[in-house]
This record gives sequence, structure tokens and C-alpha cells, in this order.
Amino acid sequence: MGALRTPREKWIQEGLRALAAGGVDAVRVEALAKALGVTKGGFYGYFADRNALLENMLDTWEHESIDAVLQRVEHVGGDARDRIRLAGRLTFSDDRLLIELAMRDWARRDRGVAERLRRVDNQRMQLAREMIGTFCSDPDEVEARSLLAFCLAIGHHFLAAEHPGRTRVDVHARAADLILGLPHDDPADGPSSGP
Amino acid sequence: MGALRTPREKWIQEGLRALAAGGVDAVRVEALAKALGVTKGGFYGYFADRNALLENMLDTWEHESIDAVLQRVEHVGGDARDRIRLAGRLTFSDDRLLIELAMRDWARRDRGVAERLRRVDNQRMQLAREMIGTFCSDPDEVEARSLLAFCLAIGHHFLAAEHPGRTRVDVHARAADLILGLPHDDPADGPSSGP
DNA sequence: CTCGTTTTATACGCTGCCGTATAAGACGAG
DNA sequence: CTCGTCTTATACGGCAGCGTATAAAACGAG
Repeated sequence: MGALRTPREKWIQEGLRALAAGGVDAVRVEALAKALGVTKGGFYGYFADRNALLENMLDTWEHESIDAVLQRVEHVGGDARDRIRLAGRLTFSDDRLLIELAMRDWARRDRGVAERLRRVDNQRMQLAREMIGTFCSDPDEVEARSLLAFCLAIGHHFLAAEHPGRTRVDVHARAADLILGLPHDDPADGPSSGP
Repeated sequence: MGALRTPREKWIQEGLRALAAGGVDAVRVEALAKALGVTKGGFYGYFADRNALLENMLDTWEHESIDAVLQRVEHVGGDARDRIRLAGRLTFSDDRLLIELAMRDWARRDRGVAERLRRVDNQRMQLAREMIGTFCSDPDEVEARSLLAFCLAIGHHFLAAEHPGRTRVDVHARAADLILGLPHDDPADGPSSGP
């Protein structure tokens, strides 16, 4: 048997890279081939057409998004607040983030993509509920805080505003503390410690 | 002089519609022409090329986004919390929302768009700061709550997760109350009224 | 009505992309 | 080395979109 010089996975991987960089419309067979240093000759041996590649990209992404992150968070110890922060860092790590954002935009125009995203988001949301439920007893408030956590994690990447005199990281951290119900001293009070 | 049968504004308007429906890549001269019931013949009398149309679309959007909303909110009375909710409803009203979301995705890939979005978002964020500042004294917390307000308003449109037993509207309202510092009775307590 | 101006339709060449067909090349078995 | 198989390159036809050029049509002034 001959060797697989540029196997299926390469195409999918490159497809996800193109998706992250330029959205679905940037996933073009001939462009991927050039990026891989080959021509599209071999492509149609693995995929019926461009759409089949897109489906495979979605399968790969859905699988990895759910499994890779959730398992790691479960096998780690620590306080619920630490674990939800870890989950956030894992699911929105640099290499996954751009794909994530492109998927969300894609999902607004394609029902199939929206369905997959719904499955992934529901799993993540459930994780958030469990974590937040450990320190918040009102179920309605747990749901609201979970929604906020998610919207903060995603939304701040779509937000272009600046924070004069502060860094986005600091503001984000403070916002996260608000969601997680962690108190801060009011600077109008004394230098430290509350009542 | 002959009459303008399909003036500049028509092309821009149709361009924004296409942007909302399918993203930047869906803004195609010939497609817009067909949607307007004409051919692209007249297009190049108004615009040097497709890119010129995109620039004009951005100008129009930036101008309307800032002026239309901010002025209306200022000329209205009422409590700060009501006004920030009105601002949210205006800037993310149905007709503007889809354009808004498409812009945010576009901005991630085009520095010029990102710059315009930054200007718009900074104005809106400033409004949020002023509103929230009326009932929150710690500047860091004002900033964090403003960020949360914005992320909630934008982010929940990118979120596919569901809320079993609740509606998104209810959860969103509860989350908004959290940001605005409005208390809710804990259902674990008695049927009503706190201490 | 006639004419000139303004606006639109039509036709063209060009590029980029899709999917197919076929030839060339790499690789391992024997 | 030779052969067959698996993989890739090349060539093709087709479609869609851009921007240009030119002809046709609408419209208002006189």
C-alpha cells in the first residue's frame, strides 16, 4: 500500500485553520491545497465535495470541544470557582478561540451548525450550573449567573471598547468575581477588612 | 437633469441588508443589483468599486449607530436603570441587531472595521458607565458592571444553549437585575418581604 | 418634439473556484 | 528490478463575480 502523504486529518486541520482566519467562506479547497503545499488532486479521494469537508470539520470540532475540556475539568480537584475558571481557560484557549468565534457566526446562518453548537453549549452550560450551584442556592439566580459567565467569556471577544486606565484583563477579572459572588472592599471604606 | 432611479442610498441600504443576512462575503454587486431589480450598470456611477460601497456602508452605520441611539436616550427622562435598558433595546433592536452582529464578526478580520467599531463601542460604553455610576460608587466595579452589561447584550445572541424550564427572556432579565444590583428574594426564605 | 444629459442594460474579458477525468509519480511486495 | 496500487499533478469545462466599455433608454429643458 502507498503511504498517505496528506491524510484526511491534514485537510480537516487546515480547514479549521482557514475557518478561524477568515470564516466559512474562506474554506476553499484549492486554497487549502496551496496552504498544504499540494494541489487539490488528492482532496476528492477523501471527501465527496467541499461540503463533506465542512461536515467533517464540524464533527471534529464538536467531539473535541466536548470531550477534551469536560474530561480535564472533572479529573482536576479544587474549589468550584477555580474549576469554572479552568473550564473557561480551556474552552477559550488561544488555539480554540478563533475557531469558536467563527463557529458562532457560522451558526447564525446554518441550521446544522447551530444544532451542533447548541449541543456543545448545553454541555458547557450544565458545567457552569453545577459549579455555580455549589455557592448559590436560588436556581433562578444560578441560571442567570451561568448565562452571565458564558456571555462574558464569549462576548468580551466581540467587544471593541476600551477601559481607560485599566486593562481588559483586570476588568474581566473583576467582572468574573461579580458573577462568582466574591466581595471586594469598597474603596470609600477604610484601607482594608470589612466589619 | 435625469432622475436618480436607484440612488446611492438604495445601494448602501441593500448592502447593509445583505451584510446582515450573510456577512461581508454576501455583499456582492450583482446580487444587490438583482435584489434592487436592476443590473449593476448604474452601480459604478456611484462607487469606484465594491470596496467603496463597503466603506460607505460603514460610514452610514457608524453615524447612525452613535447619533440615533445616544440622542434619543438623552432626551428621555426616567431612572438610570430604565435608561440603560432603553439604550440596550434601541442599539440592539431587531433591525439593527443583525447588522451589529455581522459587523462584529467582520471587525475581527479587518482593521478598519475594528477601528470604527471601537469608536462606536466606546461611546456606548461611556453611556453605560454613566448610568451604572448613578447607583454604584466604586469605579472599578462600575467598569466591571458596564462590561458585563455589554457582554450580556451582545453575547447572548451568540449563545446557543437552552434554559430548561425557563425562557431566555426571563433568564436575561434576571441577569440584567444582577448587573444592575437589584435584589431578589431568596425562595428559601419566607413567601415575601425581606427583614 | 428634439436634443443633450443622466441613468441603466448588455456584452465582454478576466479571475477564482468547483468537481471530474486522466496521466504521472511514489511506494511496497515479490 | 518490476509491477500493481495508492496518491498526487495537470488539464478541462462550467459557473459566478468583478470592473470596463458601449449602446440603449428615460427624462427634462428649450
